[in-house]
Amino acid sequence: MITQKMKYALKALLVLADEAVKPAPEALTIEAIAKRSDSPKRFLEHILLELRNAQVVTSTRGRAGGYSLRMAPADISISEMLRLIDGPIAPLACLSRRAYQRCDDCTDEATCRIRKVFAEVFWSYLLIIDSLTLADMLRSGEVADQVIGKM
Amino acid sequence: MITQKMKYALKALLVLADEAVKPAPEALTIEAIAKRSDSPKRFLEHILLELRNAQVVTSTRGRAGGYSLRMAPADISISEMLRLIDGPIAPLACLSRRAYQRCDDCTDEATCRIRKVFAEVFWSYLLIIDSLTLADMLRSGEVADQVIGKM
DNA sequence: TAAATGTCTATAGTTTTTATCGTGTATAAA
DNA sequence: TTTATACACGATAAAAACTATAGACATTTA
Repeated sequence: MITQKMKYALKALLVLADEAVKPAPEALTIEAIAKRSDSPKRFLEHILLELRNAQVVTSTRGRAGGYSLRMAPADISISEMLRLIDGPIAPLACLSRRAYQRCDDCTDEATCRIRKVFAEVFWSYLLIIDSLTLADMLRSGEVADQVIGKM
Repeated sequence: MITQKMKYALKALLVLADEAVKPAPEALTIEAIAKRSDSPKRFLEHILLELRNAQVVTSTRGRAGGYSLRMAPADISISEMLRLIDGPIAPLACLSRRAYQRCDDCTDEATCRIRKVFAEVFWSYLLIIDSLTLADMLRSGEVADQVIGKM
């Protein structure tokens, strides 16, 4: 399950992306983003700060300040946002490349049957999620419609 | 990330499965399973109880009592175990069939862009994980080896 | 300089995770 | 029938993660 924080982050990014495609895009204040995304303002503040530190959005201070996208939606990877906000996406720490951690009790990683089976799953999962960007969320998503229909 | 509890559950199931294929399988006590799987005994107790209530394992009380697999490894689905121990595996509650919950702030599920993109990912993910069973973990896992090699 | 706005650190309530403990119940052997 | 062994089940609790909120400060522009 993705966290509420991640939902707020994605909603905020969608608000910023929607603004970015307008003829005369303006920087949006935290307050405005909070309102449009229906997120708690003071919480969103922290989220936007993280996105800013990750170079995903830019901010300008003072009067008429606010936030706007820094990267093109097609360059904002969903999996990167997940890693940034929710932490590692690997099912096991010992399968994460960036947040690798050996299991305390692990005697032999190479033969661990739990690791093996989840490596298999994770590999396929990464292939999919690593290919998704904010741009895919902006499109109306015909594929997703079909998927939901099947479920 | 799967929880520590789920790791213990899988380890315990592997211990029970390894016992089940022996020429003269015996019921294993919680203590024995805890030792072989390197899990905290009193915690494992609750996990085994859940597995028992889910008809995955059987238990016999009293002297010479203990636990053993009730289902064949090929019939023990990894994703079902995940659902049992860790809860819903859908990335969003509104995408879970068994633990469906509408988002508090959701105005229109059909057009929610977050839901759509994760539905797409989840659909593919389910396809993979739903096909895996404990039997796949028992096999040495040549496919997984290749996967890990690529990572 | 005043008003608007972002920055940053601290704090705190709630929930989830990860256990542990005590006691009760069932079984089989002595 | 007693006793040893083992599972059953509910209560409790420490630690971590999640979800915020608050206050003080810095920056910009009118």
